[in-house]
This record gives sequence, C-alpha cells and structure tokens, in this order.
Amino acid sequence: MDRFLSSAINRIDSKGRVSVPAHFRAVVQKRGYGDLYALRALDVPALDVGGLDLLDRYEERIALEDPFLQTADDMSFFCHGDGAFLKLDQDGRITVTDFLREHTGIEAEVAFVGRGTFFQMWEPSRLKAHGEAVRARLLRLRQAAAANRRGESE
Amino acid sequence: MDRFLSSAINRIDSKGRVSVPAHFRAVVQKRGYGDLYALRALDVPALDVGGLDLLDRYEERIALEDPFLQTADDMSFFCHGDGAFLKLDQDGRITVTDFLREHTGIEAEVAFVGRGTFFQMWEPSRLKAHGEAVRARLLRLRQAAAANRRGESE
DNA sequence: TGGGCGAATATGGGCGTCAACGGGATCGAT
DNA sequence: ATCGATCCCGTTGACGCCCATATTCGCCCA
Repeated sequence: MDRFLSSAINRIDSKGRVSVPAHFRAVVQKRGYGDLYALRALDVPALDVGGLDLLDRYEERIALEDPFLQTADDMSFFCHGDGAFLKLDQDGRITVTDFLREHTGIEAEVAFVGRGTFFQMWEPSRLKAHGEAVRARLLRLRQAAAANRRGESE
Repeated sequence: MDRFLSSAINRIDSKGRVSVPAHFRAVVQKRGYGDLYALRALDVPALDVGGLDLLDRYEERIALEDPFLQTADDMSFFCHGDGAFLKLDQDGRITVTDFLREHTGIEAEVAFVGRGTFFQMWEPSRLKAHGEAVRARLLRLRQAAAANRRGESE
C-alpha cells in the first residue's frame, strides 16, 4: 500500500514526542521521503504533512503567477516560509513544537488522518467536530440534490 | 536540501550578532554563496537575503521597464544601491547593523523565513502580523475560486 | 472457541552531540 | 589608546540516538 489511509490517535510524551503510526511510516519509506514537511492548512486547524513533493505542486502553481505581484509572494511565503520539517527519529517519532501546537491547538494527543498522498495532524476533539460538520454538509448537499431532482420531474 | 525552507527565531546578543539557522547555512554552502547580500523588500518591512543571483531577479525585472522612464531608474537605485553584504563569522553569525534594523524594526530578535531561493529577516511580531494577512488573502482567493466554480456550473 | 504465546508498536527515559548563545582575547584601523 | 570587527572557547539547552518497558493484536494450538 502506498497511500496514507485511515486514522489513529497517539499520545505526546513528556519530551513532546509522538509516534507517527507505523502504517504511515511504511508509506513514507515506500515513497522514499527523507524528511517530512508540514504545512498549516488554510481553512482548518490542521497540518498537511508529506514529502517535499508536496511543495512541487505549490511551486508549479506559483510559476503560473507573475513573480512580481503580491499573489506569487503570498504563495511562496505560505509554502516555503510557513512550513516546518518534521524529523522522524529512529523509533518513528516526531517532536511536536510550538509551531505545530499553535495552529492546531494540539496539547496532549495527536490525531493522524490519512489523505492519500499526504496525511494530516489534528487535535482529536477538533477533528471530531470537523468530521461531523463535513458529514452534515455532505448530507445537505445530497438532500438538496434530491429535492432538485423531484422539482425538475414535476 | 537546496532550498531555504521553514522559519526560526534567534536572539541578538550584546554585541549585535545573531546566528543564521544552521539549516540555512547548509543551504548557503551547498549553493556556493560566498557572501550574502541583503535587500530591503519593497512593500514589507523585511530583508531579502541570498547570493548575488538575488540581483539577477531584480535586474530581469528592471529590463522589462522602459529605460527612459523614472521607474527603471528607481528600481536600479533600489536594488544596486540599497543593499548590504552580510558576512558570516565562523560560528555562522552575522552582525545586525543599523541598516538592517532601520527598515525592519528589528531590535532584540530576528525571525528567519525561508523563501525557496532566498530567505527573509523580520522583526518577529511584524512577521506574525504579515503571516496572518497573507493567510487571509490566500483564503479569500480560495473562496473566490470556489464561488466561481459554483457559478460556472449553474 | 478460548486461552496463551509472540511479534510489532507505542511509550518512557538516560545520554551524547550539536547548535545557539555569551563573553574574553586578538588584531587592525582611525 | 579606543573602538569595532573577528576569532576562539566555554556553557547551556534542545534534540537525536539508544535501550528498556508496556500494551496491543494477531496467530497458533489445545
């Protein structure tokens, strides 16, 4: 398996370390990621974590912008400057720095969520709330679509 | 790694010196930069620091301007005249001169921010404010794009 | 089908190394 | 002689390395 799938919650120890789920570590190795890179997600209190190829996508996008306009600068600032390296120690743990805690609200536990080509880190209770909100939105969407279809057929 | 990534905050000592993050120093060496060159960023209170190829970028920009107009002259003055060399001592520190403090408001601490091909130096609290502004702009961009897509599909 | 064994994983903590930091010593220019 | 810049060394604290323990889960066998 070469994609980040499913989720897990792990505890942060007294030294501020947390184990990355073994399954994720296997994917990291299979994909040949040396270092992990974490970005603060734009609209949710979560971190997007992946290899450096995570940046490639952003850099391609930036290349489409006029490099002398503000937007290109903002994008570069966001992906180059507002990220952090997560170094796996040889037991497969990373240290949770203030940089990570600030954006996510993480304190004692971390929820790891697979997202295919990358994974996310959440504060568990916020993840739960977010998950419920996502389900509610999708449900409304589905019901709205059904209502439209009934309306059209009349 | 050959790009300037992530960020760090370091203290200025009583002699006015500050350590350039070890990770950045490694990139400097890998890129073969002898001296570092610092330019005052145009629209933010930050310094753009990199090798002399940093100038290439600005010179390309100037080349796009009509040499008979004032803008080209202004730009040349800005990038050729308004920069400073930063010499790394053998512990990897630079001295923070008034030239650097003036434009940035730096006093006791320096925030180093990777930007891919170069890095920036900020006064930490100003960096924080700027970062939030950038995120807000990017979020608006994202939401505007989502609204467009909905609009098209109707 | 239930119990127990063993491997893999999560977790806790001691220890060495390195980077950031502080300050004395040296050199040179004014 | 003084000031400033550079070198050099010692200290400190954070982080990575290593090993020990615990807990979970799957597997095998009775």
